[in-house]
Amino acid sequence: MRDDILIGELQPGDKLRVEFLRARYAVGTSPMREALSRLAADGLVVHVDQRGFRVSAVSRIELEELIKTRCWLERIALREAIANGDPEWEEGVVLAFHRLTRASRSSSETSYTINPEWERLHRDYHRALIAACGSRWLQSYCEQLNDLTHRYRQIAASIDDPRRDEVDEHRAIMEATIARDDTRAIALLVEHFMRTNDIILANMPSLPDE
Amino acid sequence: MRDDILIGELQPGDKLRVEFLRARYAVGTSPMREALSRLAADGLVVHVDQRGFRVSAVSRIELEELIKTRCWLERIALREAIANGDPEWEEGVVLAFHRLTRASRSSSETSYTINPEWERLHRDYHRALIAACGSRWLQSYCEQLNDLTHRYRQIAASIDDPRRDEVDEHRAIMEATIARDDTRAIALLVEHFMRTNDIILANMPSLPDE
DNA sequence: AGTCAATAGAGTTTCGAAATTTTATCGCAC
DNA sequence: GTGCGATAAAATTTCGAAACTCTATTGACT
Repeated sequence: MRDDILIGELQPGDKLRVEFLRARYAVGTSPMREALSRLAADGLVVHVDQRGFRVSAVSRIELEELIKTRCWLERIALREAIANGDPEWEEGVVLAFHRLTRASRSSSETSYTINPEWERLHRDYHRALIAACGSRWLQSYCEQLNDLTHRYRQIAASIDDPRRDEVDEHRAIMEATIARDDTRAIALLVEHFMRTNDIILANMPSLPDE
Repeated sequence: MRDDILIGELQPGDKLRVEFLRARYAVGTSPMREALSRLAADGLVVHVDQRGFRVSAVSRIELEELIKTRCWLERIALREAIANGDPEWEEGVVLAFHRLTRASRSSSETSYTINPEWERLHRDYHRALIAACGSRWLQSYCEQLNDLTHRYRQIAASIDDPRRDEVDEHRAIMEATIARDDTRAIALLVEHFMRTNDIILANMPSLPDE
């Protein structure tokens, strides 16, 4: 269900009628309600008291706020990971990058189609980068922000083909990271986020301001 | 109920039997479950599948991780707030500080007793400081970390009297903040957190390592 | 005596219906 | 014709019981 919102099957602003979802996912009211509560905690849905759940709205303002926050937090996380990471962490980064290169961005050769496997590996890669940051909370925050921006990426991708060669970007980040060059790694990572932001905005001219 | 955990009425590690709580707060199973889910999302309780809810454990390692993360995030938040804050924000900070000085730390004159009013105002003060940071997420993260450390403060206070003159510390932070001296304000704020950390550790020698 | 399996008990989770609240429609007055 | 109020329908939330899972105790077997 989380995936259905991330993918965009359930669109921003949609009312989430419990009975409808109950049938769709074949569960009772209580588990459905709990799932919705969790998604609300993650910010993917909003819950107005006595007025049900809705998929969170999207806006240009919010996207920029998200990216900004993500840059702030990931900077710290990457810096700390580079400072404290042990060989095991290093191996995790290299491994996650390798796996990412083995998957193709698109499920289809001809047109762009979201490849869930790639998305999962991409997520794992970014998680591996900051795995040694020394703070579970910071990790979870970065992951949450990643999920929220992920939704924007998916929506933008469904409008226009966002294919770009991200492999080099990810390789450069990885190389600077395991070389313990924190200044360079952070600069590359932030640049990576900013470019993502620009591409999303370019592909979504219709995105409401707020 | 959140307060009961923060105050320490429900102690770390306690099993939270749904039926027991159902009676205590006079609600059904569904609302109770939802409340527990929310607290689990906030990190105050943990939920092991098919094994119910427990109040989150406390440890020295976790406290240090919390404080460390809090310093990282509040640094950014305060810096951004100082950079972007408008007069309205400034007034909010001054007002929150003033109200804090009007409340007494302890409910009792003779011995230290937690004063819920002071705790609330203290929370409001720290919230006001970073209200203009420009990121709702960063604000919510700071608030969450504050709640989690708040529990440690309460536990420590119940063991030993932690009375110290925090007014001056808060005043110094406020003055540097509204003077837009971000370097000084941040240094004072971080020092404030570190001192809190030291006092908690000093008052809780029995705190398990992990 | 120790270990393992089976059973009884406690506790968590789920289900579907009842109750409360919100929303939309219809009628009436101005 | 428009605005307001009441009624009816729809949706959310809550409740208590049933179903399922885990845990502790007891008994048998090695």
